[in-house]
Amino acid sequence: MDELRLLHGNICQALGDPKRIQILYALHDEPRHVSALACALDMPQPTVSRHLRVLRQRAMVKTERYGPAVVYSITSPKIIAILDEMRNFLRQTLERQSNILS
Amino acid sequence: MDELRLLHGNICQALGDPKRIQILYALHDEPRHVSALACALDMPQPTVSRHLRVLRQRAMVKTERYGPAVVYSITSPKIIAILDEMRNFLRQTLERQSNILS
DNA sequence: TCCATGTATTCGTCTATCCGAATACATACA
DNA sequence: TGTATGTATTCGGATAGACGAATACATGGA
Repeated sequence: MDELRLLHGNICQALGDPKRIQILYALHDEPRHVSALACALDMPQPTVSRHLRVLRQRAMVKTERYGPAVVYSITSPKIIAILDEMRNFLRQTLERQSNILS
Repeated sequence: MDELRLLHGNICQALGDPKRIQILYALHDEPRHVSALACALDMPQPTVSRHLRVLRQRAMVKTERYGPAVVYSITSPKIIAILDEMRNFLRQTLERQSNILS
């Protein structure tokens, strides 16, 4: 199996969790530190931290430390553009058939 | 949790398996029936069939029957465009840092 | 109807992922 | 150095996903 394909799949897999998508959109809206994210998205702090680690390992988000707080932000808006295109693809699909996944 | 976001994650998750990415690219190259896919990609036929089911449930591939054989094809080239953009994103990332995921 | 071809599903098992709870770690400041 | 604040990790259990092997199902023709 080609390594590039493995990484390719890894990127997609990281996007496979709805919470991580939610986090990416929230960070695109504006960079935040972990607790602020946890509060805004109504998730426990460790959960947010774990998801952020996954995104960071794939270089989708980057960090900057301000004292004890760590501010996360989107590495590149391109990932959001890709997510938006997926959403459009999904919408088109739903228009054609409303029984997707059911 | 928003249902659209769940579906959004579901689409991404379906792309999260390298073999499914491989299958999508192969079908984009040209439509094939299951056995031809299995042979070309060197996977057992049940494995290919299972992955195709996942892609079909998400409307990424469609089928047409010719006798006992079932020919699968890409529903829309858009999904390939999205995969290509991901690949580009991945390449850019690898240029910046070569230790991704390590 | 029986058989050949091709496809889909089931079963059992293994692995990966996710979560809550608890806790360890890091930083800044008194 | 001790404490407060904020972040990351570990642990155990539950759940989902993927695989090989075997088998069931579907179609068309003899």
